[in-house]
Amino acid sequence: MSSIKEIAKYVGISPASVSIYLNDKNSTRVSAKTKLLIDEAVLALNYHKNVFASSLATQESRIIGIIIPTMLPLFQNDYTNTLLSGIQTRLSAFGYSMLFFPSSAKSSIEIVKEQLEKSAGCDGYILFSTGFCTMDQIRKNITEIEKTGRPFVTLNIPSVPERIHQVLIEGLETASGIPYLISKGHRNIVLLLGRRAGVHARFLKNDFKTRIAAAGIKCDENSIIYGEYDALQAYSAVKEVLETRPETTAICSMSDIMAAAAIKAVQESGRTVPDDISVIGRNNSLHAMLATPSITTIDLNMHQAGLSAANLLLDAVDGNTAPQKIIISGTLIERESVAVR
Amino acid sequence: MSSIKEIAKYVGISPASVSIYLNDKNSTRVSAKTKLLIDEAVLALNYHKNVFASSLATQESRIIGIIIPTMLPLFQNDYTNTLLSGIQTRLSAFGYSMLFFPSSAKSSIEIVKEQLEKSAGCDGYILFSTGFCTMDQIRKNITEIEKTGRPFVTLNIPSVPERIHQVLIEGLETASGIPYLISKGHRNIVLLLGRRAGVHARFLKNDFKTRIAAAGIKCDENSIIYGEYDALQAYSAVKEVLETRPETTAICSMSDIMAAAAIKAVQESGRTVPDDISVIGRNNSLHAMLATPSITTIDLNMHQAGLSAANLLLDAVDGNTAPQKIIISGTLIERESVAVR
DNA sequence: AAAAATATGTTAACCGTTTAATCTACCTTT
DNA sequence: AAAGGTAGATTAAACGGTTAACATATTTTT
Repeated sequence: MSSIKEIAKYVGISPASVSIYLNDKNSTRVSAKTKLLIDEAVLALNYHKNVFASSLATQESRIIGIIIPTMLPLFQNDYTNTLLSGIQTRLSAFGYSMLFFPSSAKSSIEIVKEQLEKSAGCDGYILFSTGFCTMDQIRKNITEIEKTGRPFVTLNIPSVPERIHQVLIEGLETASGIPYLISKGHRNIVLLLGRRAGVHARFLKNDFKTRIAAAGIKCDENSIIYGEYDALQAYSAVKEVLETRPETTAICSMSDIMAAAAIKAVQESGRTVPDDISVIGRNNSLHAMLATPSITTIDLNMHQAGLSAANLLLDAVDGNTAPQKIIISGTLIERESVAVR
Repeated sequence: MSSIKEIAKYVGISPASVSIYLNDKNSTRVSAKTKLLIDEAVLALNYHKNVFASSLATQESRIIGIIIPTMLPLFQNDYTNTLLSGIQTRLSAFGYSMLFFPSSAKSSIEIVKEQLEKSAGCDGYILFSTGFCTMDQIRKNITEIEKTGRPFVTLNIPSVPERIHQVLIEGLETASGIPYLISKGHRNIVLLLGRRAGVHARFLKNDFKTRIAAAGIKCDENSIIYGEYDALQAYSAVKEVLETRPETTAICSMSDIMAAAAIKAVQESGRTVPDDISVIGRNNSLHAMLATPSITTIDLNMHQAGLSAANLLLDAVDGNTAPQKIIISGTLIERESVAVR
C-alpha cells in the first residue's frame, strides 16, 4: 500500500518523475539510471497504482459501468451471460474494466437510480433491458442515465430514440419460431413466453396473433402461456396446456431452457418430440444442442451483440458522438425437435 | 457532471455542508431549510457523486475486485457463473460493487499481476481458481495478491496455507461419482475429466485410481479421458472411448455439460442410458435436470460457496483478521441416469 | 443576565496521481 | 563566446470529496 510519494522518497526524487516514468516507460524525461531505481523501489515497496486517484486526476477511469435493472441474482441467465461474455471480451481487449453495482431497490427505476448514484466516474455505461422493465420505466431509466452526461449504449431495448447509441437483435420482439412452424404446416401452436410484464412480451404476442391470423388460423388466448424463463415454471405451464389443449402440435418457446423443459413435459405426458409435438427454442444455448432430441432454435447471436455494444461504447468514449444503431440478425438452427405436419 | 462545489455555490453554502448532508441525511449539522435547498440543487444540476474521489478521501471504495485467472471469455462457465451469482447476491445486499479487470496476458501469473496493477483501491479481492493454474502458479498468485495488503478470499483452491481466508468445496478434488458408481455395482468406469493441467485433475485421478484399486478393479490409463469442460470435446472423447473400451458400463463426468454430451454420444452409438451405460455428472446445473434421461449428479452447492466467500471477505474488510476456512459439502442428487449392475 | 449548551456553518488540510509550466545544468552550433 | 537546444528534473495546482477543528449565532439553563 505504498504511494508514489513513498517511491519518490525512497529513490530521492520528486513524485512527478515517478508518475511520468510509470505512465510511459520510454519517456525521455527520466534518465536510464533513475528508471532502474524506480523499478527497484516499486518492487521493494510493493507499489500498486491507486486507480481511483489516477482516475480522478486524469478524468478517465477505463471502467465501464454495467447497469442491469433486475432484482434477481446476476449471472444466472443465459441471455445475459452470453451478452456479458461478448462485452467483456471486447472491453478486456481494450484494457477496460467492468463494474457491477449493488442495489437493494424494488423497481427497475429505483435500481437504475441507485446504481447511477454510485457510479459517477465511469467512462461509460451499458444499459440492459430485463423482463422487469415496462417501456415507461425504460424511458425514465434512459433519462436518468442521460443525466450523467457520459456515453452509454442500450442493449436490446426496443423503441429507443434514434439519438441514442444502441444495439438491437433484429426483431427481437418478433424473432420467434412462429413463421418457421407455420411453414412446416403447423396450425395449432402454443406460444411459450417468458415474463408477462417484459418489454418484448407485448410485441411477441401481437406478432403471434398477426401471423396466426394471416395464416388463416384461429387464435385463442389460451394458446399463450408464460414460463418466466424458468425451467420449472415452463414445465408446469406446458404440462397444463397439454391437458387443456390436446390438439396442440407445436410449442414455440422464447428460450432454450424453457424449450428443454417443454420437451420434458411432452415426453412425460406420453407423447414424443417431434412426432407428436414439435418444439422450437430460442438463443441456441448449449441446452438446445444437448437436449434429446436436440432442439431446433433461433440463434440470437448474443455474443456478437455484446461485442458490438462494447465497440459502440468504446467509440463513443473516444468522442465519436454520431449516434449509431447496430442491428444483429438471428439465425435459424435446424435440428431435430420440429417435424413437418 | 456537476460537483459538490457547484452544488455549494448554487445553494450559497460551503462544500463541506453539502458533503455532510449527502452522507447523512439526518445530520443535525445542516438545517432543514438548507437540506431542501441542497435536494433542489442536486436535482437541478444532475449531481452524481464521484465514487473515485469519495473512495480516495475515505480510503474505502466499497468495491471488491474479482480475480479470475483465465484467458477464456468470462461468464461462459457454469461453475464460475454460479459462484459469481452467490458472491454478487451477498455483496450487493451489503452495498458493495464488483469489479472485473481486463487482461491480455497469456499466463495465469501474468494475468493476476496485470489485474492487480490496476486494482489498488479495492477494499478486497476474491481469487478464483481455474483449470489453467498449476499449484505453483497459484502460490505465486497468492504471494502477488498478499502484497496488496488488502484482505482476500480464495475460492476452491486446494492446499492453500491456513493463514488465508478460504472457501472450499469439500473434497472438490475428489468429489466425484466414483464411490456411488462402485456402490451401484459398476466395475468398468470411465472418468471424464476437464482440463489436464488443472489443479484438481491430479487429485481426481489419484482418487479414482485408489478407489478403483480398493474395490479390486484393475485400472488402465485409457479409462481417463478429457473433455475440457466443453460439450463438443467431451462428446468426441466419449465417442472414442465407447469404441476403444466397449466393456465400459459407466461414465463419471466432472461436469453436467460434459455428462449431457456423454449421454448424446452414448445414445448415438445405439446404446441407452442408463440401461447399457450409466452416466453421472457434477454441479447439478440445469443441464442435469433437463437432460433425457435426467442426470444423477453431485450438487457442489456453488451458490452457497459464493455467498460464503462474500461473507468471509466482508468480515475481513471489517477488520476481522482471524483466518477462516469454510468448507461446503456436496450433495448427491439421484435421478435417472444411473442403473444398478 | 451571565454561562452553558445547541444549532448551523465554515476552513483548510488531505487522499494519491497527473501535468502544465518552470528551472537548471550541460551540450551544440555558429 | 554568445545563442540556442536538450536532458532531466522540480513545483504547484488541480481532480472531487471528506472531516477534524474551529467559529458564530441562537437558545436554554441557572
